[in-house]
This record gives sequence, C-alpha cells and structure tokens, in this order.
Amino acid sequence: MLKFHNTLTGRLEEFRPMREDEVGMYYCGPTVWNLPHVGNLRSAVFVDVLRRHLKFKGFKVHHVMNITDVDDRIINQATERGVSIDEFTAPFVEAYWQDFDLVGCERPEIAPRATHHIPEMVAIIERLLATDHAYISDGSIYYRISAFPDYGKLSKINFAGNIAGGSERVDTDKYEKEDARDFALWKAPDTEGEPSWDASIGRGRPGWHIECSAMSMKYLGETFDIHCGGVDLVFPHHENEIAQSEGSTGKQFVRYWLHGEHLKIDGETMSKSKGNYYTLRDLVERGYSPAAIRYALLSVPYRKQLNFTLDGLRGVEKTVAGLQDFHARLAEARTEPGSTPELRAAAAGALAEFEAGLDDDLNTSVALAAVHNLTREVNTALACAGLRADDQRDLLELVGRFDSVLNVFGQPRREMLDSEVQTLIDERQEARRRREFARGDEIRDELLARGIVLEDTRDGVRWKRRGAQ
RNA sequence: GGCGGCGUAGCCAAGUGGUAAGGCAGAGGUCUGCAAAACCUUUAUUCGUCGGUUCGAUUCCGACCGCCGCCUCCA
Repeated sequence: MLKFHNTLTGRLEEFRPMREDEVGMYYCGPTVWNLPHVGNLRSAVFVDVLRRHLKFKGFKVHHVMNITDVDDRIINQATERGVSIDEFTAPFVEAYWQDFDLVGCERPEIAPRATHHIPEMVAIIERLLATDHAYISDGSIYYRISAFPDYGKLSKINFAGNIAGGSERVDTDKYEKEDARDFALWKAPDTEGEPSWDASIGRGRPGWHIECSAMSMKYLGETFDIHCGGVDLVFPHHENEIAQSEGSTGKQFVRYWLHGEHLKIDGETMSKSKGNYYTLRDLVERGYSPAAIRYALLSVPYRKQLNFTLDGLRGVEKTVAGLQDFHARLAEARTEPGSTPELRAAAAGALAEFEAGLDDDLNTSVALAAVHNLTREVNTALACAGLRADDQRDLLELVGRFDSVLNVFGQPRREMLDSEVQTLIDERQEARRRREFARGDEIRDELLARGIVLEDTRDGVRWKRRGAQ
C-alpha cells in the first residue's frame, strides 16, 4: 500500500488519487535568479523519485513544475543591470534545465512560466476581490486573511504566540494593510521603469504566491492530488496558496502536501555567507560525477535532513561505480540455459523489499538496501555457480525496473572497439595463454597508450576507456 | 516566545515493543605470473544522559543535555 506523509494532516496516509489511475502533481520549481545549488537539486531529485515511483506503481502522471521568472529579486537584479526580465532570467533557466538533466531527473509534462500566466493570476484576484477575500490599498491588492478562517491549517502556525505577529513588523512595513498577516496579491509599481502589466485590476505585477495558485489550477484543476516543494515553502508560500485557491474556488485545493527536508553541508546549514555552498558545476569541476551526486541526494529519505559532505560523496562515487560495474557484468556474463530457484527467489524478495520501501513514504534507504542485497547474491552466483540465461534476462529486467525509479545504474556498455584494438586484445590473450607475460604486458601498455584499460578476470578480459566510469 | 525535527559503529545512515538494514572506510580471505580490478567474509551485547511503564525498550512516557529547522527571501 502506497503511503505518504501529508503535511496537511501531519500523518502518514494511504495515497488514493482522485482518479483511479492518474495523478496530478505540482512542484514549486526554481526561481530563476541564480544558479541552482545542491539543495535545489535535492528537491528536484526528491520530486523525481516521487514521479518515477508513481509511474512504477502504474499511475499516469501529470507533473507540473513552475518556473518563477518574476519576483522582487529578479526585478531588482534585472533593473540593476538594465536588462529585461527575460534577458536576465534566460541563462538561469537554461542552467537549471542542464543541471536537472545531468542529475538524472525526468522532465515534467508541463513547465509553465509565471510571466506567461498573468491573465490567469488576474482572474483569481478578481474572484478574490468579488468575494471579499481581497482588498485594494494604495493601488496594490492584498489578501484579507481574516476572511479565510482556515488560514494556518497547513503550517499549524499559531499567531497568538508568534513573534512575527507582533507589532515590530507592522511598523517597518511600508504598505497600508488591514492586518500584518495580509499579503500582497498584486503590487502597484514602485517606480517608473519597473516591469509591470496592464490589467483590469490596475497596472502592476503579481505577488509572490499567486503564481503557483494560477498555474497549478490551470493545468491540474481546482482540486488536485499532490503538491510538493521544500519545507521552507510550507509557510508562508503554500499556506498562502491554499488561502488564495480555496478562497476563490470554495473547494479543497490540494489533497496531499509533501515537503522535502533541506540538506546540510558538513553538518551546517548551507548558506552563502558560510561559503559552504555548492552548485552542480562546482562539484563536476572537482571531478565528482552527476550520477554519484544523484545517489547521494536520494540515499537519505526525503523527510530527513541530509548531511552532504565531499568526503561522503567520494565514498558514494565508489558505490555508484560498483552498481554500474555490476550492471555491466550482469549484461556481459556468459550463460548456460535455464534458471536457478535461488536467484528467482532473491529477485522476487528484492523486488518486494524495494517496492515496500518506496511505498512507505518513499523510503529510498530501504529501497537501496534491497538493491545492494540483491547485487551481493547475484555476485556470488556470478563468481561461483555461473549464471543461467533466464536468470540473466529476468535480473536485467529487474535492474531496469529498479532503475526506472532510481536512475543510478547507468547503461551497460554497448560500444564496440575498432578492429585494430580488438586484434591487440586477442593477441594479448594468446600471449598470456602461452605464458609470455612480458609480451602480454607490452601489449597492455600499448593499449593503455590508446586509452584502453584492461582488467583481467577469471572469465577473460574486460576493458574500459581510461577515465570512464 | 510559539511550532516542528534530530541525536544509532571511524564516517554517512535504515529500522523496530522481542533483541540492530545498507553504503564508505578498516581487517581477513578467494582469484591472479605480479599487480590492479572483481568477488566473499568480517566489523555496535548496543542505539545522547537519567528515570518510568513493560515479562522485555534503541523503539512508548517524562526530565535533562546537545544539534537543526520554521515563525523573515530561501529547495
């Protein structure tokens, strides 16, 4: 039974989508004002595992990931550099997709951009004004939280005992709001040149939260199954999305809220000021592989803080190389016909354990343990008993199923060597057979000069490109 | 001040009211002309501290210590 921890109820719940075999899910994607860092990528990988596991379970997935390309930071930076919003964000959008692909995430079905959905936002604001959930003040439009009694149901925030609800912030706020908690839906331009849009509700630009309400409901409907993001978004972003969406539709907005924990770097909160801040390209430049980074990011269940360290990442490189090597050896193994009951049982057990782990709120640690346990059993068979053809076929299919969620095994090599190199390898085998080891070593060096690294194994010789995984 | 999470071997970590998954590192071994690679075996009488409940607790309850997060832009 598939279960998720739902932030809305604070409990582990059985997942039952609205439609039997389809799931609508929304992920608050990047705000494109900066290069993505490993923390952003952890969230992306968490959501990727979620969507892949839903597909593994047989659901058709409608996955929407927004790209926030208007907000105060973007406007400030673009204005500072004297470029348009699009000119400023374009390279960061590009960089995000590059990193997203490198770290092995499947692209969402729909990736809407905020700047292309201004009319949808305006429409919601109009409905909120019409139902007294919003009011105009100084040309800007604010959400009236007192009109939405459920406010706080997601974050369980308690305004009475809350510092933020005190008087200090009201004093520093330049806007005229009825209540300190109220937030902006539509902001009147502060200055002349500031980017803004003409609309029935006046000239302005959208507030921080309305974008996600507009884009999620447009593509997934007024009520949909899953909304996810980082824990930092629970309050105020997601709380405000609920207020906006449910305030305007009168219907439940989202049925399951899933939030991914942040990671720490060397046991400390990641922050620019501490300098413990990695982007994917930092890590790739230092020689780490995107596959290992993906593995590291999904090795700890998404609701736990993950301690990201370079030392740990070095270890993970070996783990991932081991899995990829296993996959290659499995694919290349010579077989005899038939199958063995031991391996059939091991495969069935591993699949059950794998699926049960992921069904339990995406416990990737348990799923990976199942994978490792299987590789150990299969390795033993490869080393001792030899592999049967049916087992090989079934195990390769099983690895494919595991990898449809994890995406860490890599593809077994299908590359062919050119005939000259192949001849050299054959010659070396022949030399070794005649126990002419000096000649064998000579050929090995010759191959090394061409970038081919040999490994002698019990069954013959394996090769790989120098520097390749 | 309000709300929440965490503390398990050298390191990263899963987990459960019935006696501790997995990975990395370490140790031993198999294989091998040597080496490398690969593979196998092994590594916590114990789960922050102190109490309580229980036949039995790492797992439940209480207190304490330490770490982290949200309440403000942040994945």
